[in-house]
Amino acid sequence: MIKRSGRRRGSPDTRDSILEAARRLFADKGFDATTVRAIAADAGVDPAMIHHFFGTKEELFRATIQFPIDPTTEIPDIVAGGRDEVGHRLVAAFVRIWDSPSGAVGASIIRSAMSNDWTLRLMREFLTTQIMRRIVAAIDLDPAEAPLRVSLIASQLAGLAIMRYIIKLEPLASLPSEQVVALIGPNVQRYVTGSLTAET
Amino acid sequence: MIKRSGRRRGSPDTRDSILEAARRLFADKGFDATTVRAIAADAGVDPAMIHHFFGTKEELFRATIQFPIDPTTEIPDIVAGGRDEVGHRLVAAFVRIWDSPSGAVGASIIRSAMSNDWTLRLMREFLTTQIMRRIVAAIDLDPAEAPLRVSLIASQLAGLAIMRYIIKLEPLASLPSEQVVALIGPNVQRYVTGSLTAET
DNA sequence: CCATAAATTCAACGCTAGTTGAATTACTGG
DNA sequence: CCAGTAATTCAACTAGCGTTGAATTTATGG
Repeated sequence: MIKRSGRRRGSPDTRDSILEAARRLFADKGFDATTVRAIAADAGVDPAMIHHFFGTKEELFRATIQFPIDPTTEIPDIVAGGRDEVGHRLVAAFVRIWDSPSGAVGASIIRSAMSNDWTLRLMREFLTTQIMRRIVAAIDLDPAEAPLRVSLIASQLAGLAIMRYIIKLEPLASLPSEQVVALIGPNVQRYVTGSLTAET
Repeated sequence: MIKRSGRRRGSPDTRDSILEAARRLFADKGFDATTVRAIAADAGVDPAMIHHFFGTKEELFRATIQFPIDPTTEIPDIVAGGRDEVGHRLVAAFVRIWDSPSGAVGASIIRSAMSNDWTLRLMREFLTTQIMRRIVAAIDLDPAEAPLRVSLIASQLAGLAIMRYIIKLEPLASLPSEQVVALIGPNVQRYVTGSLTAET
């Protein structure tokens, strides 16, 4: 009844239902635990449609994790305002992304990477080529120290993601985002600007 | 040829090969991605033996994660020596466990919990009933603040585990344990004794 | 030495997974 | 209006999973 935009190439909108369902399920269960049939059911579509539009399950997964964050809008916000509050802004941006629909992408990758070889490689590449490079560029760090500092930042942020968004450990999971920033920001800040040798 | 201890009940030593193989594989791939058949192959045993000795795959998993840390020896070490170095000792103990063969248990649980419902529940229970309670008891915290502080500590330690032992992000993965303690200890310390409201 | 019970092997069941190919329907450009 | 192409449906295949039960070997206690 409802007339869809009827393009010849590029596909109509069941393609989008599939992508949407896949994003939701991958974020919720990870790559391996999510079945093509479940995605099809959730999208109200025959499993064969998935292969018609996306080919293999792996290709579908890759299609769902096209990073929907525009770095040109996000990164400058983090740098702007001085180096000694970068930690706060990093955590703030991180929490903002994870609380938004785009957080599903992160959840997908983390969940999948824990028990799947190629998604782990994908995550490591993603971390080192995308995130690491951007953080280093954003806050200009001593190149000699940068990898270690970024490792440490990543450890705190990954732990935050897991405890708050995946394990949902209370009270951290229900904490307002500003409080999360206030509590964890300073520690991230220490990894950004703190000494790497002598600590108190 | 070699004579094994021949008890009637309790089983001889293929049982141990199975446990060993299971521990290794579960730690490496997680619960779902590890197949009973792979464990059997790795142990050089028929798959049916696994059910003979352990029943279901789930029961085998539970058998592999019987926590081999004696809390009575580990916990006191953490408390002893004053409250303002608890962070260091917590990280030190954490890294010591993860660098030891017992680290496989943690890896098993984390890997499995990311894409499996009941192992996630198992991990959450483990965190709240075992770890949390012990930490609270060890460092005596204000009961009102304890859950939040432990959440924050858990977030940093979980992130450390994932980046260092699972993702193996460099240079964090190859850092000597003393350096890890020196770098991350102070931040954990902040979660133990730092203010929860106003931060610099 | 023999009966008994555990250890081990083997083959198979039932199920679900990803994937495929052919048949059918719907739609659009000419 | 009519091809032709994309979208959709349907049924099936293959492979691997956890699990089972019966058959067979091994070894020990009496």
